[in-house]
Amino acid sequence: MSDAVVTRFAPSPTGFLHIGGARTALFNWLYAKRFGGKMLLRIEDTDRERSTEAAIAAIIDGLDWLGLKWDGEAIHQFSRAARHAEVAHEMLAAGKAYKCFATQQELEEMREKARAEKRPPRYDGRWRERSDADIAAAEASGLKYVVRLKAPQEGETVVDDRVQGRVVFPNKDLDDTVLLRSDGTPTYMLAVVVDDHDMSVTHIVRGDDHLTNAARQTHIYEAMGWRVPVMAHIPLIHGSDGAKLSKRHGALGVDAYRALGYLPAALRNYLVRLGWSAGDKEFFTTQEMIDAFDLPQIGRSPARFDFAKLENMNGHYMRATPDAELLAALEATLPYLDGGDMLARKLDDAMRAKLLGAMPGLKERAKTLVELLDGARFLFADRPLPLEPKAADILAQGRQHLVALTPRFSALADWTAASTEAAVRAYSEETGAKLGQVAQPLRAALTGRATSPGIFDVLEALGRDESMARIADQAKV
RNA sequence: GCGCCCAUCGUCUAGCGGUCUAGGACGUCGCCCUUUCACGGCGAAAACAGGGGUUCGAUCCCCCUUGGGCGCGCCA
Repeated sequence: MSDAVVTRFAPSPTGFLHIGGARTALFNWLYAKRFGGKMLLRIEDTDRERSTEAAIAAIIDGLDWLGLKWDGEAIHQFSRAARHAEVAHEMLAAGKAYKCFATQQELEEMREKARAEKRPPRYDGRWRERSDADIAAAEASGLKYVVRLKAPQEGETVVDDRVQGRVVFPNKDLDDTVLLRSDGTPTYMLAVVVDDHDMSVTHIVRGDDHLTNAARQTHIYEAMGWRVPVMAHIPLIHGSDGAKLSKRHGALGVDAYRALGYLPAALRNYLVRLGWSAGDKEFFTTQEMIDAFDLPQIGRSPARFDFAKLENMNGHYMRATPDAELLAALEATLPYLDGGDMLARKLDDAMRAKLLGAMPGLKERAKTLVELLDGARFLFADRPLPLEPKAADILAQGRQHLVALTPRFSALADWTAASTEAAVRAYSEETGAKLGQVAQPLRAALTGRATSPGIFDVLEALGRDESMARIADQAKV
């Protein structure tokens, strides 16, 4: 048995892969990479009512998009139900667990009573020490039972957590966890422990909403005589208002972040810096992340999700991405972008060449792929161009420059940013018009907008024929 | 209600008893660059929640208060 690090990401497929889950996956992945170990994927689908195939697909798609590849085959927890039950029966036989015939109604009453007496709602252990005869009688009368863990009632349970520190829970506050439901299926609490053990998981990194569970699970480990894995409960991500991330904070699933035009590398970088740090360093390549990542640098306080910072970071990544690569990323993301189909339809090699040529000017002005697509719109828009109100105003003021420029452009031997710039500068010097007074009407005519990349780059990217035609469209009115 | 966790600029954070007139990043506000918008450069405002200890000395250690969060299912 080696000491190789084994982590796991264990989402329940009751919805998409949300941003907190993505970060948990990232941390597990980084930790495994850092120590040359493996990250396993386990789909916790023991809740048959709420688990869906669509959710499983969404989670896998999300991990895939984020570039977080797990090792080996994904384990579907439900398929291991027989093994879970086997372990429960082992505990039953060893006297570490017992059959409980309390009905739902009894449990409800217990909770009601506790609430009325301002005590913690807890199972009272009424079947914990019953005689064999009692139990046999109950079973014979056809009553359904669950299997409960006979948890220690005195003393305390310590979770030695790598993030939270040494956390102590009084055992009197932890009741006898249900291991097997009355239909014989395993509960999450049992399944997790059995699976983590069977999968040789060495490090459990998960949200700190599981911290109390860690204590209950410790009891199961102890009952089975199994070694407890290293625990690391990371703080949850909160919304901008400090409350738990939810629908009203906007985008949720990682697929939504893709549709918003974020690059996976940027999202990873943003996520790793939420609750984890390495000095003042903000930007990490994947390799740098792996090399620097470890549990002690994870903070204990919850972090708020800040779109502004994500956006800024994404802008950095876009600018740092080589043009061809960024074009490929845009193309791959088109199916998910609003209005992306419009470009997708026109994307032939000629259009790719135009986009590539304009990319340096485009990517500097875009913080997301959505903005990149929007900024590139003028390249594939059909003539006559629709005009923004501001562009229309500009044209109303400076249409005569378009007319005057036309013969000069026609006379150009070659059509480049440099040649068109020379022509425009010569014109502006000769007529005394400020460069801006000439450039803005040109921009309006060529792009339909008041803002765009540098106008001479636009001229070159559009090419002579398209440029002249667009100028003519606006010059004649 | 009970248990547990957390607490540095608006946000993410550095800090691990003296180096702190508390550093970086995002955001905000100025200025510069400039054909627009960006990018970039320069600069500014902006924080140790409060109260007690411990110590020669606390942002850093302890306690309390306050404020947040999480958990308390035959859900995961």
